[in-house]
This record gives sequence, C-alpha cells and structure tokens, in this order.
Amino acid sequence: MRNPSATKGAILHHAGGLFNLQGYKATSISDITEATGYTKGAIYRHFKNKEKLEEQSLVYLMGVMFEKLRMQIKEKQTAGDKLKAIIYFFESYVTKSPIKGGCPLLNVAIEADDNSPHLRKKAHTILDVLKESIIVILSNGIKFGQLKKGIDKEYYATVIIASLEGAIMMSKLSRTNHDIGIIIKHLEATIKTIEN
Amino acid sequence: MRNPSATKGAILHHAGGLFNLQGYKATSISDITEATGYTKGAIYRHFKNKEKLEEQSLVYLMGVMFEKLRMQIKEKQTAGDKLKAIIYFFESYVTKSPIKGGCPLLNVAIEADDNSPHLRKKAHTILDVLKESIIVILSNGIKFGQLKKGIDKEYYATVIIASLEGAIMMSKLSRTNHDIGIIIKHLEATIKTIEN
DNA sequence: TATTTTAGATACCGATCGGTATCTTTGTGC
DNA sequence: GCACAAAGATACCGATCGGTATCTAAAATA
Repeated sequence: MRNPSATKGAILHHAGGLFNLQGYKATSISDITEATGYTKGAIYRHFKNKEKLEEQSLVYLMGVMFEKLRMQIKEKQTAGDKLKAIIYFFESYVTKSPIKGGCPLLNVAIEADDNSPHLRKKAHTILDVLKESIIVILSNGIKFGQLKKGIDKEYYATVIIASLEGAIMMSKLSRTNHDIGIIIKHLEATIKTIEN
Repeated sequence: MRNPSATKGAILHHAGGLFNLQGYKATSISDITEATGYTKGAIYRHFKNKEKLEEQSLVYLMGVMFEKLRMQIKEKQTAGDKLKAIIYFFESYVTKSPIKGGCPLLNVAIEADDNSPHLRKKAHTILDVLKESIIVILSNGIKFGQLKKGIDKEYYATVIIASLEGAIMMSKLSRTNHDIGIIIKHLEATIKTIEN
C-alpha cells in the first residue's frame, strides 16, 4: 500500500491548504504531519527542507486554481463572458471558498514580499501570468469585434485584478459578501463600457 | 533618565514597524528587544503578553497612519481634492513608504483573518473607520454641491479602498510603481465622473 | 535622608521549532 | 525466495520560542 508519488501529492495538498489558511511561516512541519498522518521522515524524504516544501506547495496551489479558472473561462464564448467568469471565480474565494484561507496569490504576496524572496519571486510570476491571461482575452475580444478597439488592455487587466484582490481582503475582514458584491457590480459595469 | 511612558512608546514604535514588515507571528520578542535595546523584562512589564503587544502595536500603527491621512485631507478644500489626497496617501505606501512593509491594514487583514481573532476584530473596525471617512467626504461634497447628487456613497468608498489595496499588493510583488500608477489614474478618472 | 515603590535586567523554564541520523518496513528485480 | 533499494517511522539534536521569577537600581514619597 505504498505509493511515493501519492504520498508527495497528499503532502502538497495538505501543506498547501495549511499554508494558505495559517500562513507559511506560521505553519509548522508538525502541523503537516498531523494533517497528513505521515511523519517527518516521510516529509523530508520528498522535500529537502521547509523552504522547498513552501515553494512547491505554492506552485501546487496555483496550479489547482489556474486549472479551475481555465475551465470556467473555456465554457464561455465571448470576451465579455470570459472576463465575467474570471470575476465570478474570484468572488468564489469569498462565497464558496474553493480553498480555505482565500486567494493564494494575495496571501503569499502579503506574507512573502519582504522576507521570503523565494516565494515572492514565484508569486510575482503568477501575477504576471494572471495579468497576461486577461490581456489575451481582451486582445481576442478586440480581434473578434466583441470589444472596442483602442482600449488600454493592461489598464483594464490591472483594474480587474486590483479591485478583486482588494475586495477579497475587505470581505475577509467583514466576513460578508458585501464588499466583493459591490466590486462585482463595479467590474460588470466596467466591462459593459468596453463591449461593442 | 528613566521614562516609563517613553519606553512603552519606543517599544510600540519598534514593534509596530517589525510587525508590519515581518508579520505578527513571524516577529519574536527577541526581535523587539534587539530593535529597542530593552530587555524582555521591560517589555513584559508594559505588556501582559505578546498578544496584547500585537494589539496595541496595531492600534499605534493605525493611529499614526490616520493622523497623517487626516492632515493630508485637511489641507484640501473640495471633496474631489480630499478624495485625491486619500489616493495619494495610499500611493505613498508604495513610493515613499511612510512605514516599512506597506499598508498596515492590508497586512493585518491577510495575516489575522483566520487565526488571530483579536487582530482581525481590530482590523475590521479600522476598515470601517476608513470607509466611513470616505463616505463623510462624499456626503459633504454632495451637500456643498461639489459632487453629484444621488451617487452611491458606499459604492465609491468600496471601489476606492479595494482597488488601492489590491494595487498595493500588486506593486509589492513587482516592486515598481507601475500597478499603483494605473489605479491612481483609474480612480482620478472615477472621481471626475462624480464631480459637478 | 530613609523607605517604599516601580522600571528594567538577568537568568531561567518547558514547549516547540526545523532538521537529521538511524532503524524498520515495504516493494521490486533477479 | 532472496537481496537490495527505496519509503517511511522513530528518536533525537541544538536553537529559539513565549513567558516568568527574581534581582537590582532608580525614582518617588515621606
């Protein structure tokens, strides 16, 4: 009943959840042994040290999130609907919480910026990928005549990401859907202004 | 040359800076003794435990920030200029960093939401105060005919806070003024739409 | 100036941290 | 079925954590 890759996957899964919920520094190896049922020996066989486990857990987390996001986007046909799919995906961090602890990108950005350079670098890349994904949708929307020509693509990508992440933060504090709901409306209206 | 209240103030000052930069959980009492030059004995005389020190440091930090913000707002005469003063104040977290580690509200919101209930509660109150401050400016702007009647005040307050905080997060990752600059433009344009 | 209070220093506590050396167990190739 | 390699468990390490009991010294009171 031994399965090394499944063990590694289970460790990443549980560690990712704990890191996202409690923070990376605040989550101990013992927390992870309790959550997984594996011992330190098992963890340190698959990961050189805690820093590496943190990195790979972040990559795992973002992989899961991007996969879900990609599926939601794929279902929609027009650029406007695809953008809205992104918005509703972020909304789900507050309302349905696909993962406990909220948006992994936001969490790691705040915790890792000043100390952990290894996490910050990865988070920066992830942000760039997210921004670029939105820009691609905007570009295709323009190409297919769904969105107005001449719009500043990076501008809208930045407004979407910033306001969503900020709203997630606000909703985390109030523990309601109120703030994220307002931002959803705001972004829906914003998208409408660039649609043909 | 002994001055208890000055000692307490120095501890709060240094502890606040460290908490904001490194995180609350990640900052040890030893970090604070090194920064202040005082010993554990001094710290635990003025603060019952680390939790209380965290709470009071947060209050201290936000007190300093709100005081600076209030001064910037007071200098301006119209509601539009007062709102812009708020925006530029948040911009300074990235560009000039009045305090290392960025926005204390954002930092504590992300770290404290799930674990530390005592910090989360205080952060929630602080967010409410900030939101209310903006709403008051909007109300006065309407009253004095500077802003359009019938605008949704909470809507604009939420959009301003969320997009600024989100932009701070983004700029922390990229270590540039790029993202916050885009959001500044966005908010300046937004304010223009509600001005008379 | 003598006494008492209080601010702060010192030395220590048990618990937990990340990490490792070693051992046992399981699966695999011959 | 046997040898060997790999997976995971166990037991331990020094360092550091938050916290406290005790001591010294400075200030306040008389």
